[in-house]
Amino acid sequence: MILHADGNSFYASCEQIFRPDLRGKPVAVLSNNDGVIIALNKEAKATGIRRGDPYFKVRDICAGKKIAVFSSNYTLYADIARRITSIYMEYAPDIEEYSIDESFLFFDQCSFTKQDWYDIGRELKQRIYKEVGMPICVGVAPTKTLAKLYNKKAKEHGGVFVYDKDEIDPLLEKTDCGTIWGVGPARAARLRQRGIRNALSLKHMSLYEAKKLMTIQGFATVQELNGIPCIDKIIRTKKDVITSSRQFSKRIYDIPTLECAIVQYAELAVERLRQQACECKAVSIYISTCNYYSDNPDEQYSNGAFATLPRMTSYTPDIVDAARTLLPRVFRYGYGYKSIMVTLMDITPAACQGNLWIDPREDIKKRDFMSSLDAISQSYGRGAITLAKGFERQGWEMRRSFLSPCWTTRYQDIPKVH
DNA sequence: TCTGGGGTCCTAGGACCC
DNA sequence: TCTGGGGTCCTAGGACCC
Repeated sequence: MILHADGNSFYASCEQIFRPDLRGKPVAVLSNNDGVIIALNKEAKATGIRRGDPYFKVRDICAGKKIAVFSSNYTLYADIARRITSIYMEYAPDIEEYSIDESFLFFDQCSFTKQDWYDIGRELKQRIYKEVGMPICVGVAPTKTLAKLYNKKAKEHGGVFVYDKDEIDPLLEKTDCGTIWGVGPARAARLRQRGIRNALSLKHMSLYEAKKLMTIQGFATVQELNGIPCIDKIIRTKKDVITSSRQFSKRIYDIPTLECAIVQYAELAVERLRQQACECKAVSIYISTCNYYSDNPDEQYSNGAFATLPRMTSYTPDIVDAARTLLPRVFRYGYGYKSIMVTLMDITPAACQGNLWIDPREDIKKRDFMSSLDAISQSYGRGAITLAKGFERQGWEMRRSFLSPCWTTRYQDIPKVH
């Protein structure tokens, strides 16, 4: 059996943890630039506001209904997610962190009764609420697709819901196809054309037809609805691409401002590349005037460009320069740009040697520098570290066999030890 | 009427997820 | 005036090769 645990209105609940006075009151969280609503708790949903609503359109309603509105704080949410995961790990030997607020827990033994699963689920729910302050729901079923479905239905069952083979078909019959994991709006529409509306008919669909209609993924979904595990645990050690993008609140008409943004978001992307101890071989940028309504199509323009780097690297200046150099190739005057995107591609784990060089003009005390080394080894894994007065560059120079190269030319970039 | 066949690699685009 | 920011997987089709 697989246990699926999911934080309720995760972002909104995170904010409530630090504002106990908001318990039971409506809470909403906004995207970057306070553009749209990305999370709502149950009380906020009841006011009629929906996820994805532009904030400027519903600002008055929010004020009128006394909804507490927050700008998003992803660092906080990630920290809370970490604490929750550490509790999950006490329960299951094997965990898949599917997203920031969702995990699959895989259990070894299968001798548990239905009641045992309810006990485990309820205990888990209580502990997470008591120790972290996050309300969660739990679904238990033989496959990931069914576990997610049971989780969704758990809200009407006190927060914990366990599979029962005698109850599954009536449950599926009451479930719309589109709510099944892996069936989005497009596939739901195609299924409807074939007269398949509820999840029970989807379960009984022929595998041949499922594959023809919804690719191999649809095949897997149908198998999973029949209780046959088909979607493996995903073990991810690195991302395939790293994207850093933003929609601006104002239109940008000139190259320098756009270039500033490209540099900034390229730096963010490289930061994440290093965090996963990887290097990349290519970078691309994309700029767009994309607007959502009432715009003259003649004013729309978007373009992207791609560059292969001379070598595998995680060296910020090289990657940032490459991204910046692409800009003149895609920029056209006369357009007001609304969004940019920087993507790092061809990512592979780094296993080469790196040098860290400190500019001598910064006059760093050797003792301070040594204490930073501890932090570096914690971040980048073990390796032999040598510290010496640099010969070639006349500064402090550190050589070590990095698991990943840590390139920097500024002392303040080095993580500090407290 | 007639057009070789079999393979790989790469890319764009669609669909999905949170 | 103001509409998010990440990701993944699959497939078709073109380029290229022998």
